Amino acid sequence: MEIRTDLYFGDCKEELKKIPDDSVDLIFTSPPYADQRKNTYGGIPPKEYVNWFLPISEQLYRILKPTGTFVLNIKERVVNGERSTYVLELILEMKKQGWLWTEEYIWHKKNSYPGKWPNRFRDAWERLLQFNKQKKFNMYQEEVMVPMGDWAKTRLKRLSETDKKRDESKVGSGFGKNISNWLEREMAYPTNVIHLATECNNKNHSAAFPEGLPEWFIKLFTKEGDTVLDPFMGSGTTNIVAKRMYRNSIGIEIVKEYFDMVKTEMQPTELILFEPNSNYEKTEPKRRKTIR
Amino acid sequence: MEIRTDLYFGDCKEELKKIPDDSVDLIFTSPPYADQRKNTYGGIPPKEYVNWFLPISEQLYRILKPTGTFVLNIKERVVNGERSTYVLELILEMKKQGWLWTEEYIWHKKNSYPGKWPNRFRDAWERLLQFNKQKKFNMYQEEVMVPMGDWAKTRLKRLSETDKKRDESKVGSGFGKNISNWLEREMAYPTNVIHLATECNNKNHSAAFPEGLPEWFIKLFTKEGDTVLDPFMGSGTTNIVAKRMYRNSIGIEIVKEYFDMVKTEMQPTELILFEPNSNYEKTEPKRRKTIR
DNA sequence: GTTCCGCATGAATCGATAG
DNA sequence: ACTATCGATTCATGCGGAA
Repeated sequence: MEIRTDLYFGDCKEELKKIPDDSVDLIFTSPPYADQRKNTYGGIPPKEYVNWFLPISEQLYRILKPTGTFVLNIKERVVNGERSTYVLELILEMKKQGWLWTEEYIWHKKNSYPGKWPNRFRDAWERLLQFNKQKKFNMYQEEVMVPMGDWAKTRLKRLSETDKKRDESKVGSGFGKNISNWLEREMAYPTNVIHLATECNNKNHSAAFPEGLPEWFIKLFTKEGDTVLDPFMGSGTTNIVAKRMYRNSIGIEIVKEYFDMVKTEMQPTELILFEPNSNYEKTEPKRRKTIR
Repeated sequence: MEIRTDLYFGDCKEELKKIPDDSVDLIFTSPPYADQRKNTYGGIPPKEYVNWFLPISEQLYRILKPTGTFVLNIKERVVNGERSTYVLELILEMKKQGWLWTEEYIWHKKNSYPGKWPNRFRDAWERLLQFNKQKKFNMYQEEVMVPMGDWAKTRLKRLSETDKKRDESKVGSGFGKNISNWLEREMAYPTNVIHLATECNNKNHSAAFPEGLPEWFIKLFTKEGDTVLDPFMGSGTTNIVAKRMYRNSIGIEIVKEYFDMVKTEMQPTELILFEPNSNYEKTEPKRRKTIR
């Protein structure tokens, strides 16, 4: 199975139009927050945020498969000592576009950004809003199961019971098989609170989220060979993880520096670039360029 | 200093009118969630929830001191496979009443309700919405400082260093004093994510939240002698904790059974009851009844 | 007095069945 | 078609009784 990574350079509002209807299984993205990262994205003022985002979410709705899921990582910033309301308004407006607001996951950032203010504590969580087109969508819950709370204690207890009943289990592979049976029982489904530390990125570009975040949702909402889209690619975390997990992926990035960085980082398999400034712009209508 | 606990029996929408302007330092409450607790409360349909709550929040605004804080514990329920939006709408409407939406704390419930569904995981968090009347309000951050994350490790490391430098510290009280010094240095400010397990109700009445929850916010937003209000008293957790922490408190409860239960549980100091069905209704305009 | 084990119990949600 | 009720699912916690 050949895995493709398609990278588009440009404004996602326009680039998304090139992607066919009902073709993506998971959209996972973290758009530039209002007034943040001005140097790279131009910072959308909180007041204009909803109107800026709605044309994009409209395209995303068109592109997503009916069984697909859209996960939006976002958090409202503080303006004048108050939390902005653009995220609340965005949810209400997206529902008018037809989106179902299925769930809100919490990403608990264990090592949150340091700082001290007289009127608030450090912000240690972000929203992960799950939107769908239908009530029925693909979800592979077994893929993200976690050890139970008192896992070690219970497991040891049960194992000792097993030993009492079955002496033959201690012989070779029988024992191992037994353990795996118990292990299965000692796993539980997770909750809608996700614990992950923000990665201290060792490289020169900082990612908005750790790899574990897209990884969790890619496991949960797609299977191998499916297609993942990140319309605000940034440093490409979503696409890098998707590729590693044998998912096709599409990334769109408006900042040339980021786009080139990801282009360089993505290695073999099939990397497909859509660059408007390519030399072949006039001769090839789709400006396709394949790198192996 | 005499600490008072005032208990009102009746609908808080009406009872709140008896409380004077700018007289409360902290409002901490957890109203009945939409369509929840039908057996005890009426169970407000999601569609009507905002309109049901707004007259109450209007009264709360009047009653709260300008330097005070309103903490609202709430979570939207799932309707038809989708999260309801009444909490989002409520925030937007309360802002029109003049409330500032200062912050949203997350209560992470470690032991969430079990269950398995094809489209979602267990819900393990609730909102704690902080509202204020002014940008400047009372906040006592030092009161809720917590041991640092790797507290044990760091403490041991530092102590051993100390031991190397000071042998005399091992003598009697000097050692203890030393430890307390280190302990102070190992404290850090918390974040806006609060970890607490829901109490399994040990008694015959179940509380909606554990005592640790109001305790944390009472520490953070009030000092001794201040006044705390819970307009949906329920089993009286907020008031019981307030009293224990030497805060005056007001509780309002519409369910007679709960009201009587709290009345019985609250022991000495000054407990003041406002019961419309009292025998003294006609002779005493304020129907005041004091129990010592 | 401990520690350990068994058990009931939740601010839940879905799907099926019944009126 | 729309609402109301009920059973099934599931797991951290604290209680009580036992060793």
